[in-house]
Amino acid sequence: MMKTDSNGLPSVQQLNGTFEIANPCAACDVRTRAVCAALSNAELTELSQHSRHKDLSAGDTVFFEGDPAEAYYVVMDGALKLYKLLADGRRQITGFLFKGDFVGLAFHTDHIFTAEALKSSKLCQLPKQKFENVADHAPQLGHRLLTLASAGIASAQEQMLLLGRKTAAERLASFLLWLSTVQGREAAKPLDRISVPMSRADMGDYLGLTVETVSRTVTKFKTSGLIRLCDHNEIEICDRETLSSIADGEDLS
Amino acid sequence: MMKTDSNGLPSVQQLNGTFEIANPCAACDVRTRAVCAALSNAELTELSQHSRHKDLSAGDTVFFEGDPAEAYYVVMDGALKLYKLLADGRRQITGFLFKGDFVGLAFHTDHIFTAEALKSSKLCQLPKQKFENVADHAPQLGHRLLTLASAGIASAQEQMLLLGRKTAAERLASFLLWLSTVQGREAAKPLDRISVPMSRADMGDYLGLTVETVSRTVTKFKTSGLIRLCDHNEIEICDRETLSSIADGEDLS
DNA sequence: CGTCGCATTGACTCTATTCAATCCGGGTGG
DNA sequence: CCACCCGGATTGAATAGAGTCAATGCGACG
Repeated sequence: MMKTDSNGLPSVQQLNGTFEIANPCAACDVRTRAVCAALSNAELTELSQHSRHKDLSAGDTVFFEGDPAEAYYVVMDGALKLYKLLADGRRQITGFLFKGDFVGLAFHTDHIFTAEALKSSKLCQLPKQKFENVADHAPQLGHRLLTLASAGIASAQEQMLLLGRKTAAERLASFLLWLSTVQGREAAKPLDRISVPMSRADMGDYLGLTVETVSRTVTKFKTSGLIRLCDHNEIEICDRETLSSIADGEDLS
Repeated sequence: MMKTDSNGLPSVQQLNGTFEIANPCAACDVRTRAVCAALSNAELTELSQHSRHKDLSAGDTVFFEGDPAEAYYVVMDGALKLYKLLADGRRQITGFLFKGDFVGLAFHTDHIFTAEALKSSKLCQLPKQKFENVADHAPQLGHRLLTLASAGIASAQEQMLLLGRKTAAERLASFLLWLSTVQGREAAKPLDRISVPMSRADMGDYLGLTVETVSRTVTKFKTSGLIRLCDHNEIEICDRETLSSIADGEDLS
């Protein structure tokens, strides 16, 4: 019954001592960090039979605010923005999602935000009902979802502090450091050179500022030597210390 | 083994056909609406053996941001505010809790906000470990917690929209309507006369405004006939329609 | 009756917004 | 290859909405 990979690489199908033939999840890039990490191979197989991968281009919408919620998603690659709109078009981005992130907390029947790709991305779509069936029989998963939700609330509260009480400079500094942390997840340490897949307008709508204010503040940071703008929408953090004290509202200069 | 009430009232200990001697939860005022609603009587008995009631006066602190988290709480009566501080004292209130609300999402080891009583209140304190033990064996409870967390994220996103994109008038209108909804929970319909247990400063720190701006905006609403200030920190909503359209950013007058 | 804390009101300031004019880089088509 | 275009980014000047500072009002309480 042994099956060897034709290319000689250790077969991902041999994980866990059992053969998981035709289980696409076993080879999944974000398997260990996504919600799925909480699932046994059997549950994963069960779920994977209903999962579908979706490829998105920059600007593609996954679902709109108000749409009936029909699925959960795991971001396999790329980046998304989540946002809410007011009647007159004012927009608030409530979060950015990256590789490994989960979309599915915070809605029951209808979506309460729009989800849109910032760049070409790949999602794993899990039908609502199927996922909930699995979740109901996998306490591990329930536990993990609760942990994720808990972290979500914590970061939402941090964002409230930012939006309600921080200055433009403090907001931008907080944002850059957050991006650095997020992008350093895989390396398990903050990155000094971060890629910024969102536009200035997106940053503004996330930070409760206008494009112009974001741009001006970026320029100020650049002039002060705190950051450096590189090609391809990358920013290098040059003075993390000062940036941190600004972000925490300790530095009034 | 029969035990009759000395005062002759129908004994709450006789609920559910079994004798729940010394189960204070059975008589609990918020039993049906709090997290506890998800627990069976047996689980409730188990948990209640470790629960402790705490009486608070206005201004009393339940725990501080940064303190190690040692317990979960259910608000049995009264009202709390949750807030975060910046180094220089700027404050953001991230939520108000009322009768039936649960404190315990959004922290794992340390508290990420301070919890303080707005007026004299009564809490039910559930030791962290005990509660989690029960939760681990009661999928119903896990499910309920997830629902609560989900609702928490949803309202946090709504608050981000408010803080990031709404004007002072829109914020206040949203707040008043929210208070109306919350206080109408028991009656299952929004109340027109609401009690406002928090100070103008608290409202400001919740809405990302200063005391003065809150006060001015309240006056403006009063002058426009949208609300009426009554005695004892009560406010009457006179024109819910207009207030709603302002809250949703539809009305620019 | 006086005091204390909170709320209100007024006058002025300032931060971020608005409106408007470039600037810049990448892609397209001649 | 280069001129042109287009969307996003930057910069400037003027404005407005909320903040700050300060005085006064008001009600509860001792």
